[in-house]
Amino acid sequence: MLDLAILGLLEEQELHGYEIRKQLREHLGLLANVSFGSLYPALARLEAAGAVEAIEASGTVPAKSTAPPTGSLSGEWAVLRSRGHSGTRGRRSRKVYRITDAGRVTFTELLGGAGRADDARSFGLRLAFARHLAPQARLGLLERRRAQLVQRLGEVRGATGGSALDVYARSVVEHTADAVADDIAWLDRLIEVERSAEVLTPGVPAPEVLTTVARTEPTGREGDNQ
Amino acid sequence: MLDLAILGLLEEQELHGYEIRKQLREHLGLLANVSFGSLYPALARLEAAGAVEAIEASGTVPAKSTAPPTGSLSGEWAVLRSRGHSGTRGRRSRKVYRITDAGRVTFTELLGGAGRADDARSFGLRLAFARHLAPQARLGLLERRRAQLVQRLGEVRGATGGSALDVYARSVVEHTADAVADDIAWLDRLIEVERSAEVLTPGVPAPEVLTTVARTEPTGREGDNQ
DNA sequence: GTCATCATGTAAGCCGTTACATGATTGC
DNA sequence: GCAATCATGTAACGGCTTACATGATGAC
Repeated sequence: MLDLAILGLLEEQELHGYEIRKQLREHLGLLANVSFGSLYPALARLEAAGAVEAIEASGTVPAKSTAPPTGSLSGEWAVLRSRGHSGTRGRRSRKVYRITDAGRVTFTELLGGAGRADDARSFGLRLAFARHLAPQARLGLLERRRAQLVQRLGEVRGATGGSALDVYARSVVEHTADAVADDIAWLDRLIEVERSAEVLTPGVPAPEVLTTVARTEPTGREGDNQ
Repeated sequence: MLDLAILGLLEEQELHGYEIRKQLREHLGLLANVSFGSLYPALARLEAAGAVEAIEASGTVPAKSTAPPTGSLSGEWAVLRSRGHSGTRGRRSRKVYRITDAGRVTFTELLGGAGRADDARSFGLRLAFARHLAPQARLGLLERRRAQLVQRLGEVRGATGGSALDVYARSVVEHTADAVADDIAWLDRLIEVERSAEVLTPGVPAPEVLTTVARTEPTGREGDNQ
């Protein structure tokens, strides 16, 4: 779940740990406010697994370093780099990470459903990065989630009716159920948008695949796009 | 958080582990579906701490046991006990637990806010058992939660505006924010009810309450019954 | 020269899960 | 007798948090 967030960010820009946390917090807020205590070990793990690589330890390096290996910096990072009073130093021991090809594969797997987790956070994260998913995989993600919630809602509503809860317990349970219902309605809207978008743009992949294979096959996809 | 749920249930009826899980699942559903792997250790821990005591290991005991020590069983449990084909045996090695005075103290502390947790589940559980709280403590619980959510919502809304997220990420963030806003609105309703109830009943229960509160209040009564 | 912020990391612990082991009772 | 359910427990592990340790850099 953390890996997904990290890889998702690194898919867009090269970053160091501190910045990753910052961006996750301010962009995704409640969805992913992670602590350093889990972030740094996660980065180390990902590096060991070959999913990311440290490209710049811009530390002891003096002013004009020997041909900066990363010329292709996305805007934000470039700003950050030049943010100091003068562009002299790299600020110190940052370890800047870049995602690898292997990492992109991992990312796509996590996004598609490799991770077991079926909780709200996990789904939220996946959806947040859903633009990296093929249209039909995206639809599958939404539909699976919807089915889950519908099932849960059924269980909750069923149980609630029979039992004699007091005001407070009842209120909590009902409000929880309402929230789930809202989630489902939201998903319905998203699904509808996806469907109409799919109809309107059969363009990029083969149209035949979309109609037949797509629905139930999360990994049924060729060539990892990025 | 688990302790709270367990003690809350035991506050009302004497139960064994298996039943506790069952009731938590079917009454509180999403709020507290706990696994045996955490439930049994928790019971053992609570017993060691003196918060609960095992009152009946109704196992090897033959048919008519020596004056059942628990005459005051709430309906449901009594049904369960006689549910077998005949009332002959106690079904075997159940360890039936009863809450102790010390346990009630612990329970009230947990309910009031002793546990650090500020997450939704924890709050939901507390509120579910809020009838055991004094009116002003209940109000405090609601208001604290409300303040928390308001703050969070502020952070999220603030962050969202500035950044350039794609459709999916934006949708997730906005929906999350909406959900929080819904939570706040819900809390507002609850708070209002609490306030008016408090005004109308400075003493114990007043008939006037019935006109405003009654509809949603089956157990509108003071003093911890069990 | 000291304080806030940036930056990386380690260690301990919390709170829960799944999986495993065990066994009694009941229904068929 | 066999499977399903009831019932209790243990072990291993997962994922995250807090707290701690360290240190550079820039602002004033």
